[in-house]
Amino acid sequence: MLEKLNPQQRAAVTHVSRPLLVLAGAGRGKTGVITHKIAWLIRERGMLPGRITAVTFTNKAAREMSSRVRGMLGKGEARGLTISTFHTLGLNILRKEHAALDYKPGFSILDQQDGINMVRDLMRSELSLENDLATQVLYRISAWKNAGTMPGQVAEGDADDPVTNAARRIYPAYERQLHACNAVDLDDLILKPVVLMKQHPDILQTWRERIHYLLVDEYQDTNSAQYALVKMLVGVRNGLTAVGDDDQSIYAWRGAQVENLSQLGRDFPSLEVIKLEQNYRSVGRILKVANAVIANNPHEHDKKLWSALGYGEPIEIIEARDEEHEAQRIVSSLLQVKFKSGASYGDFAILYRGNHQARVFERILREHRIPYYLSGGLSFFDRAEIKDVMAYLRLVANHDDDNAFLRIVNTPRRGIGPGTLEKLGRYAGEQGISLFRAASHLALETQVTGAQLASLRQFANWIATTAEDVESGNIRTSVEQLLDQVGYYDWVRANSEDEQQADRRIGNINDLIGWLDKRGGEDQEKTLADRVADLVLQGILDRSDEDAEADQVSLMTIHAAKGLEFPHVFIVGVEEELLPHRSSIEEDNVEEERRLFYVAMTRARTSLAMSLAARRQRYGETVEMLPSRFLDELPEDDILWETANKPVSEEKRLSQGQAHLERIKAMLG
DNA sequence: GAGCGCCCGCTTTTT
DNA sequence: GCGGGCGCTC
Repeated sequence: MLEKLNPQQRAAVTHVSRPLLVLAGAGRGKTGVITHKIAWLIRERGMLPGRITAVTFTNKAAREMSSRVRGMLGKGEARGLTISTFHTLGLNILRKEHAALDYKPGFSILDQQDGINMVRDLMRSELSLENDLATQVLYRISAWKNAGTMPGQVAEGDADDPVTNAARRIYPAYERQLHACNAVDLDDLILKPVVLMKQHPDILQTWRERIHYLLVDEYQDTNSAQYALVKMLVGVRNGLTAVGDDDQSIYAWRGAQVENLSQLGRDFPSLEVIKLEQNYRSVGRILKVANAVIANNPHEHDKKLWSALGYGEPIEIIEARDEEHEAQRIVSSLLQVKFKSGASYGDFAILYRGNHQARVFERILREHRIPYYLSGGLSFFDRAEIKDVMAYLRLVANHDDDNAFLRIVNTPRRGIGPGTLEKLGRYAGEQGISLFRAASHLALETQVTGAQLASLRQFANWIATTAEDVESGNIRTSVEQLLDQVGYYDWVRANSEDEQQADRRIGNINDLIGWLDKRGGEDQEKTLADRVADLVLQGILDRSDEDAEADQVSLMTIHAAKGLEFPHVFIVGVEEELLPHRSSIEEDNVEEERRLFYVAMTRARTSLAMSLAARRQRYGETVEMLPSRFLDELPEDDILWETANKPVSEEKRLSQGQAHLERIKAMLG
């Protein structure tokens, strides 16, 4: 099992007596250490898989790790093993321990948009504050939660900007409202378990018994709350392996603390540190260039580097007139590489700073019938019909979810407007109950009458009946019946531009329901609430299950690409104010952008190219762009500028580009 | 109570 | 240049 590892990796895998930190640059087999270690603990040390937990930051990384481990072990050998994101681990803890926090089973998880809406409402109703700051206020609250700061602990004084002031006043109300709705937000999934275990040593003990060995990937990206959770779960047993790289810290904006790397040595005095120095991923030139760039950031130690792979081709830099031209040239270059090297589409990734950059690439790729996989971006869960159905599901699972109630109580239209809702809200407030329960209350008759009352009653009845159906029967049928009853399918048809759009939306809904149902196959005992929570954390309905094998070009942000690797990588939009991003320049945080650029470059195994456009559309107008400062940091000998400044007319250039693409495609057959 | 249209702010990055 | 919130009108 260990024969494929080098001595350093082998030491990291077999070191279990004390806590271990594995430090290494990109592509040096850190994740391999985790996967091998899990397999080794189970097979060689006889540890029960159920006692091992590994955490990562993204669902994709968790899935990838899980399949690698299961590939190493025999069938059934990994039963009970937990490999999940931090947030899913937190969710599992809350599912078991919700009672100790005075939460009811089936609690909802609010996504960011729900949270913003809640904050906006609170600012309006509770404090009659300007509510156009709701987004920023929630971000501030989120930062407090990530730092482990409770409502009562927010420091008075220092910052007195409007956002901080509003956030300080809203935070307690927001917490009360969440609790009243039997709901938590994403940050609570980490913070609440920490608080819980601090207050209840017995619960902490239970979890320490459950988790004998904890492995943490991308440790440099943990925030304070996540670190507190790790520290508590590990306790005195010392069963911890953390792997990280300070040069890949790219989540400071959401509270990640690189300092957690050095903090580990202080909190665990017996900590062992192992450094991995051989790169297994990239050819020498890519390593050299990436290290030359990252050397511009301050470092405590310079990293040694060496690659057993060849040196590789120069890094191509492609200049373009605008974003459309950029996409054309990238696609043309991609086809050339594919032709020359015999690579398949799945060997390519196009990486960018912001999701909006994907649009034009999608269009050009589609024009050329090149299959692509788009990661992130316009989330499936951002679609109106999906949010509506999710709200129905949430309310069925958790009758106290006022957010969900408000979204769908009048969707489709059933004559319940602001006036009625105000009365209902007032009544619910007086009684100290949720909107749904108020709607079912007999005494509501004193406030709401006539058609509105009947409408509310019927709505409440539908939800309640479905909740009963779901308990006893088939989820798919119950949900479909509910949507049919409330007239949701008809409403979608009536409100779509054309039949195609209507079909697509209903198809989306069917996908969602099918996904809920399929989960049933794996975990029969999972309740509707469990399944809905899983969906919220999934973020997007990932098609990766079905077509992970499909041969397609990957389109994703650099952030999303972390932890992945591709033979051929294109980094696009390498311009000032885009990479490094404008806001980072303003906040004087170019170092994190440089790390981001480093992460992007080190995704590549054999070939790397970058592109930049001279101008670009921004907010609907054309803006002149300048080459990124990072391009000046690349060693000259290793790069090849592909300028396109021949004095050719625009039309001619476009048609030439087109003809070029056609020729390549013809060659490819 | 519902529907339409204007206007604003927005683009970092994710669970 | 688009989506969402908000206000105006019927």
